[in-house]
This record gives sequence, C-alpha cells and structure tokens, in this order.
Amino acid sequence: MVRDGARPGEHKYVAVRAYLADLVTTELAVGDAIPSERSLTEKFGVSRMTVRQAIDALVTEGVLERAQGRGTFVAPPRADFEMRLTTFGEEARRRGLTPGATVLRCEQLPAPAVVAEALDRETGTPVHHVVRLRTADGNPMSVEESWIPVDLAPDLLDDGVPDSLYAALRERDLDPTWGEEVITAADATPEELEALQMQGSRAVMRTARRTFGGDAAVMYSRACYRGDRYSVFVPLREARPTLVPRARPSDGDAGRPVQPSAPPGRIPEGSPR
Amino acid sequence: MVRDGARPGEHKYVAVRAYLADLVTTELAVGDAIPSERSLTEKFGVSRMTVRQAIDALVTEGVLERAQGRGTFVAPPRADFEMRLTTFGEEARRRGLTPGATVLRCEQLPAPAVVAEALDRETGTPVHHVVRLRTADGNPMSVEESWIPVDLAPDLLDDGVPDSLYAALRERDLDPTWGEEVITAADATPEELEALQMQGSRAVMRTARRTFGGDAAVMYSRACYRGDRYSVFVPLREARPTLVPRARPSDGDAGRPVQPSAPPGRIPEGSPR
DNA sequence: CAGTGGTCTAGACCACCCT
DNA sequence: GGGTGGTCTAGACCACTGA
Repeated sequence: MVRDGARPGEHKYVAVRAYLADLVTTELAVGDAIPSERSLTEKFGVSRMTVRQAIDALVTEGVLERAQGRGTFVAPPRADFEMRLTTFGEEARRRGLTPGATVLRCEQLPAPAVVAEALDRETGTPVHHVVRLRTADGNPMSVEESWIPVDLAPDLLDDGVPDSLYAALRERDLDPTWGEEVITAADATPEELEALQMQGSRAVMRTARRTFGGDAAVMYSRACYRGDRYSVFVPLREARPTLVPRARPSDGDAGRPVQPSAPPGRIPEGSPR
Repeated sequence: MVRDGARPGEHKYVAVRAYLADLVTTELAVGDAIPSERSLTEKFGVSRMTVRQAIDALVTEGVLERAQGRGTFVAPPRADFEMRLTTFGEEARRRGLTPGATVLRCEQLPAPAVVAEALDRETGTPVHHVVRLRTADGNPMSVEESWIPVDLAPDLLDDGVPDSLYAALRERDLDPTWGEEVITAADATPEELEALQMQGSRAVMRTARRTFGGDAAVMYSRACYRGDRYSVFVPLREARPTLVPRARPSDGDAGRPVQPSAPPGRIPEGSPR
C-alpha cells in the first residue's frame, strides 16, 4: 500500500498521484471510478486542492476523465492515437513481428552539408554513419541510414552496431525526447529495389527524421520503406485557431528572458550523398 | 480593459484567462513576461489559486511557460508542430499557394462495404460521393475522393460541390473535431497518372482519413498525391510508457459509467470501388 | 535581498447527477 | 437529498532566480 505520503522530501501530491497511477494500472479497468476527491483527502490527510492537483495531472495526461456530479473515471487508452518517437524494432515488436537488421555500412565520416544542417553542426563535423537493412519476420522492410555526431557518443560503434541506436543513446544520457519527420513517396532506386527485394511495384515511402535529446539534435536518419508493406498512422487534432503572440517586439530581442525551446527548423530536403 | 471579472455569470478565472489571452495576442511578443500572479491577484481582486487556474489553462495549451523564480513567459508558438485536421485548401493557402478544384464526379450512392465500415454505418447506407482533382497554383496535386452519409447533411450538394467540404459540414453543426489518417506509398494507376499529369515518376502518396465530429464519423476520404510534389510533416512525441489500465474488469461491462469516447477502430484498407 | 512561481491548508458555496 | 466535481478564498511556507 502506498498509504500516507510518508516519503520525506516528496511532495504530497506526488504521493497521491502515484497511488492513483498504481490504482489505475493494477486495480481498475477502463470506465471504473476512482475514489472521490473527498475520500482521498481523508486517506492521505491532505487538503482537497492537493488531491485535485494530483488528479489534474492524470487528467491532462489523458489517463482519467472527470464527470461533474458523477465522479472521476479511468479514460479509454489513447496510446495508439499518438505518433511516437519509436524505432523500427519497437514498432515491429508492438505489431507482433520479430525485427531484424543487417548492417550494410558502418563508418565515420565528415558530415555532408545536408546532414550537418539537420544536426545543427558545421559541415565536415565527424559523424557516425550506419546503413542497415531492416527486416520483420525475416522480410525486408526498409533501408535505414543514420548519422550521429561523433562527439556526442565517441564509442557508439566500438562494439559493432548496437541493436537499437536509440537504446545506445539512452545509455549515454542522450535520451531522445522529441523529433520531427518528413514523409514522402518516391520511386525506389535500383539499389533499393534490390535490397528490399521488391517486385512489381517500385513505390517506396521515404522518411527523414531529426531526433532531439534535450536541446540538441542527436541523430539524423533517413529510411526507405517498401510501399506495399508499410503504412503510417497519424492522429489529427482539431485545427482550431491558436493564440498567436504579437509579431514584432517593441525593440530588438535583447534581454529576452526565455529562449524558444523548439527551433522551427525544417528537415532539409535533398540527397545527403 | 477587461478589468474586474465584471461579466455576471462568468467564472472569475475565465475573465483572467481572457485578459491574459488578449495580452498575449495584442501586447506581448514571444519571450515577454506576463504580470506576476500576485499582481493579477490585486488587479482582478481574486485569490492566487484563481489566477493560477487561469494561467494553468494557458500553460497546458502551450501558450505560456512558467519558470520558477523568474516569472511566466509567452511560449514560442508550436502551431506548426502539430498535425492538424486541415483540408487541402487550407494547407495550400498556408503555404502561400492558390488552391483549386475540378469536380470529376458528384453523386449519391449506397455505401460500399469499406466506406460503410469506415463511417460506422451499414453497408448500403446512402452517401454523398465526390471526386475532385485538387490543384495548387494550377498544378495538379492530388485526386481526392470523399464520402459523407446523406442523413447527416441531405442538402450538402444541392448547390453543387462546395469549395470546402469541411466548411460545409461546419455550417451544419457537424464541426470536424478530430480524425485519423493512414498514409501509404504506392504506384499510381494509369488514370491517376493522367489526371495528375505525372511524367517520369509513378510514385504517389495515398491517404485514407476518417473525420469525426463529436462522436460520429462524418466523412471518409481518400486522396492520392503526387509523390514529387507532396510531403507530410509529422511531429513526434517522446515514446514514454503510458499508464495502461488493468485489462480485465472483475465482471462484464455492465454498469460501466462512462463510454469510451474514442473507438480505436482502424481505417479499413482495400479498394472502396 | 526582494520577487517569482510551487506547494499546501481548511474551509466555503455552487452546479450537476442519480436515486 | 446526498454525493460528485467546479470554483473560490485568504492566507502560509518553500525553492529558486537575479540583482
């Protein structure tokens, strides 16, 4: 039991939140009601505002839903409705397939201009470069090409190419936190056609992705998927007008207290080779 | 001035929120600080919790950012980082292009099985069916096919095909609120090749979209974009493990207090013709 | 140091839902 | 009516930031 926010140093609402998170994962099913705010107040010996803070967090995460006059309930999972920063391996496993990889290339080289720009580095900066054929249950699915600045993870490929580059980055405290991807459709090149063992259709889906860990770009990658074996699911939010701040500050941007955290740079197009 | 939450019947935090929203759009630029919580407390004669509730809402929306010990600031706009439920016309205009449409087909017919399933209806339900060639600055970009249940909007096509189907739906209180889209790459059919005036490459990007207004599916649409002229930008969130409710309820689902609001149905694949 | 946001209390009244 | 969440008060102490 997680009774009494006994953990010293921890905030009380964190204890309540943890209790509710545990309840949801171990006791309750979708649609079940959680204990009322007032009963949680007594259970943890905290004020109602504190309980509400804990619940608010879970509501914002989409785990719970409030219903005035009725209670607070476990929300239907929206996990599958979010486009996530996942890797080929994770995605394949999630769909019940066994992922595989064949390393076609593994080297260290000076970053070409396009790669350097995507990584916010100078052209020629040393980068790891890995090209892999990805398979699912043994069937070729995509050719994947990745670039990672050497200075971020000098020993990244010392023991060969890791099964998961994302996992290898995480081990080095470069946890991928967000990313941006551009998807296009194109004809496969003869090399791709052969590597992917495509017959009949030539159509492939190309993706170019920038992966960020914290503020820095940690990886740039391009992939080429068989058009007949791969699709992307995208949830779409309402296109409601957003609050837009005033365009021109009264003076320059001197003394600006915070820095924009998400540089709006696009993924550069064009061939990196 | 929006002084004193004077509007009767309105909640106080709504007045504060409106004041701040107005500030952001008319006075402040990205990075500027908003008035401190305590000064807003005095300005509106409300308690600090009320002020915080107003600010919380804007922080959750991504309009503001808090920084402990420093203040609360206008956040950089994230508008372009969200995949939105937009239409071809809106997207084209956003990119500075002039959208156009040529109606290739406009009829009313019984829904084929695939369409009916996507719309959560019985096969054979009467649906409007529209096929249009979409252009940007006069250049063919895509062939777009849409199905809308007749009973939702019987007079939808009485005055010809509206410029924007979404706008037409909104006029009928069927505002599109969310959607889901599946993207694939494929070879163009000979008809598509001709309609899109494609030469050289045959690759197209196909999308299948279900659009929801409230709880019901209001439209199913498929589009076929020229691979060389169209790309999709997708922001990727962190793949952090989500809280998953317990799988099996202790008994059946009788007495379930809330209904799952987002049916996890996938977009059916296959040809609707 | 003064000022900011972060957390927290112990109440209160209201609107809403279900029985 | 009794229980639920929604809003609100008038304080309090803390941690952090920047001058």
